[in-house]
Amino acid sequence: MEETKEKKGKRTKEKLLSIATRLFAERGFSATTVDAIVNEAQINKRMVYHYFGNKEKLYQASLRLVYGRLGDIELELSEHEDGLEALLAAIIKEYFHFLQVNADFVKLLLWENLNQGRGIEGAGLTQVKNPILTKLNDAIQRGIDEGKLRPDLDAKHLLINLIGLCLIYFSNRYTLSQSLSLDLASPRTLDQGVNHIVKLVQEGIHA
Amino acid sequence: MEETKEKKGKRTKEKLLSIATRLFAERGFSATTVDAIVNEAQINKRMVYHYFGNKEKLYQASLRLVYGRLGDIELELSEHEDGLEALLAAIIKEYFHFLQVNADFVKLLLWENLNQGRGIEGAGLTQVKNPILTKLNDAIQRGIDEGKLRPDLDAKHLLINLIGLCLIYFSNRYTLSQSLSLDLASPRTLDQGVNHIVKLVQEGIHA
Amino acid sequence: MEETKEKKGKRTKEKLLSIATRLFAERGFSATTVDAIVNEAQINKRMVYHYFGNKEKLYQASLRLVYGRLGDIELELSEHEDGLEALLAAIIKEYFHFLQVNADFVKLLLWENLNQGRGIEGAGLTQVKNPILTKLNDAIQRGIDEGKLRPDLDAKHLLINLIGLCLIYFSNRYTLSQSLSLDLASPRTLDQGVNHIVKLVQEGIHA
Amino acid sequence: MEETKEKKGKRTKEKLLSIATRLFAERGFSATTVDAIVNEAQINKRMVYHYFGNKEKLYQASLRLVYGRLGDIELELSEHEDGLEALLAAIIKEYFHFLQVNADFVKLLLWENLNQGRGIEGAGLTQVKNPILTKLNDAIQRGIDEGKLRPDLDAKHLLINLIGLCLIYFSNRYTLSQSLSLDLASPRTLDQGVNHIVKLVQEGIHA
DNA sequence: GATGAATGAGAGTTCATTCAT
DNA sequence: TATGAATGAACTCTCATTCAT
Repeated sequence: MEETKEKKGKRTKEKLLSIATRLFAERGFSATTVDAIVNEAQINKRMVYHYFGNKEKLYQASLRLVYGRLGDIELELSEHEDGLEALLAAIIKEYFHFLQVNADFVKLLLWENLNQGRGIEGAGLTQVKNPILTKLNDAIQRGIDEGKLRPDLDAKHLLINLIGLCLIYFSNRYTLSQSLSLDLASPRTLDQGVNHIVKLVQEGIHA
Repeated sequence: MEETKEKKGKRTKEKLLSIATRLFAERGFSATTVDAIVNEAQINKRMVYHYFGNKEKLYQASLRLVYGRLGDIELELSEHEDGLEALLAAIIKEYFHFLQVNADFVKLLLWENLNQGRGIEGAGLTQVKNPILTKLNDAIQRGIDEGKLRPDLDAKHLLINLIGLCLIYFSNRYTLSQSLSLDLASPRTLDQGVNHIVKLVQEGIHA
Repeated sequence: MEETKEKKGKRTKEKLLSIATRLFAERGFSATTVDAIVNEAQINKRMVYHYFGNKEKLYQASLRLVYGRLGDIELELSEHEDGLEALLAAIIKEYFHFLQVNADFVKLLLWENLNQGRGIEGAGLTQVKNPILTKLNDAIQRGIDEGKLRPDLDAKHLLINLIGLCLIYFSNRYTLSQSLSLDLASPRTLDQGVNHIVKLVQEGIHA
Repeated sequence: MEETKEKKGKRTKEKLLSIATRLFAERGFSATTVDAIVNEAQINKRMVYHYFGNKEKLYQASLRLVYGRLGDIELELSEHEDGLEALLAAIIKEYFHFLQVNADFVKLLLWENLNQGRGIEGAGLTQVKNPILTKLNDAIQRGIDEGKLRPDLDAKHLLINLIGLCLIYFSNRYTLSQSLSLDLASPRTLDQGVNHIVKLVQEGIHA
């Protein structure tokens, strides 16, 4: 029972995309060659142009792929129903875990910022609205109104804080491991890290 | 009175290094061409190899240049004499400000981590011990002993927290500006940011 | 009826190889540039790397090409059925003639020895066993046993003698022509030379 | 007690020449870089041009140096006073030994022939008359007249034979060692070789 | 006599991309 | 859909040589 032509084409395309994503993440856009991608995929070079147009569009497809995964957890978190402390803990834990298992995302994110976000623009990922931000904003406002939280708390900056606290463990793994003599690749260290973050934030927001 | 031969050579070398540093930061290692460097410097291409050996060693020299600047503020901070709260505020403010005015450093740091720290290894920057860490460790220990601080505070993780809280404003400027609709290039936003961080940390560490 | 794609590719590869072989023989490895090869072949430079990998591998392919031709006459000679004198005359005449019409071989052989045989190693030509040597060894042993030959004759050294006697006419054509005032390019001189060799050897081996 | 300026200059020149000679012999003209020479000599590159004009003239000076050594033994041999057999043995042994201890000569000779003798022409070494040839010619003529030698012996071809028989052991050391499984670098093998040659020639010339 | 800086041409090699089938 | 051949521009790097001191 042969595979249909369409299916085979789809498999070819997916294989190219997944390998390209890994290589772009590992080496960055410039250092990744189309040859490296097709050699590893065992697929003819011409297919890159057939399915994706050119190298840059393939890169943009990679960006869309990994960003899509992030969207999933954002959606999930935005449906969270408990109070602020639990929400913060959930955001931190989910996001931290996401970064931990999606090294591709971390690296492409780094690269994009080095690249002044041009790839993301080209990939049409600029319009992503942020459901978590809304959720967080509401929760904070409620907390401030109830006098439970410092009135100078700001949802956007707090979200930046959360992201920064989590991302640094992965974005700067190599340089930090060296300068602090601490193995940031070890799961134990990462566990301590995420707990450290949760406590810092939960304590740090109170009035 | 003409410039001596040695001085002219030194100027040539410095010019190459400063322009290379900027371009490496802007574009990353692979996307920066030796031609681009020498064209901008108006210097013969051969001189890159005369003074630095090859493109990679020139890149390593760039790393050493920007890391040297960081070393200066670290040394300064390590001589700080006040209490922990003041120390933390000083670290945050100094580091935040350093990142703000040293965009080159931020970008090369990002790139190095994308590149698994290989450039830093090659540049002989691995052995940098961290004077701030010692300082912070002592202060935390004292605070815990006096019952003023949470006993589960850890100097290394706290330092990572501080770095993450600051760095994110610059490392992810483009992606965050887009997804939060907040201009992270504006000085006003950055001022709010650093204050938000200081408060979060100062509140967050207490027992 | 158009040429197929594969055939065209094969022609391109063969053209590159034959021109490269000539130029490598004429100028040596270092003095032969890839540009010179592709210009003469009217073929895009990139094809050298497509078909051969790099300049060195192209050189090795050239070595294999000319060595292959030598293998042909060696095989032929190894099937020789007459006595030793006739065998020696045949070896000398065939080898001499081979060198005469394969200037490429002579020059590449010279170059290889200048280069300490590294190219041949890289080309995988080290394992060439020598069918003539076996043949010669047998014939000599028989002659010695029958008391017709000097008992101190050695097949390996004799073969070296034969090769040396022939090769010198081509390997040192220029320097000998000058220092002896004798035109070693002239067919007449070469005819005298090969006869001189045959007689010297046939007389020189007897008991 | 300082060295005089002239002496220092002479030492500089000699050092450049001796190192250049070795490198040209090892690598050939094209593959030897002026940088390699001056680095090894620890002498400023400009001095090559000061003392020798350019790279090519330095190469020619190397040729003159090693050819001069050959001239010495040729002169010596030309004064030989015994009979033909002894003369032939002397030529073979002296020449073989000369090649054995003057690897530079062998290699530069090879290279020159690859290069169609152009370097030798430029070096003004074309006019070297050959005192041995005269000597040999006389001895042969006498032998033929006395009926002791084959009347078809020719001095020039015989000299070529001798040279070929000797040179092959050194010129093709690498390729022969491989194809014959015989270590041509071993002194024992070379001893056997020279004896094999002497016997072959002494037997081979008789009427 | 000696030095380090500087040069421009050109080396080998690799790139993303297109063509022809 | 898929393929191998082909392209030209650009890459990093090296060369022999000269300049200024």
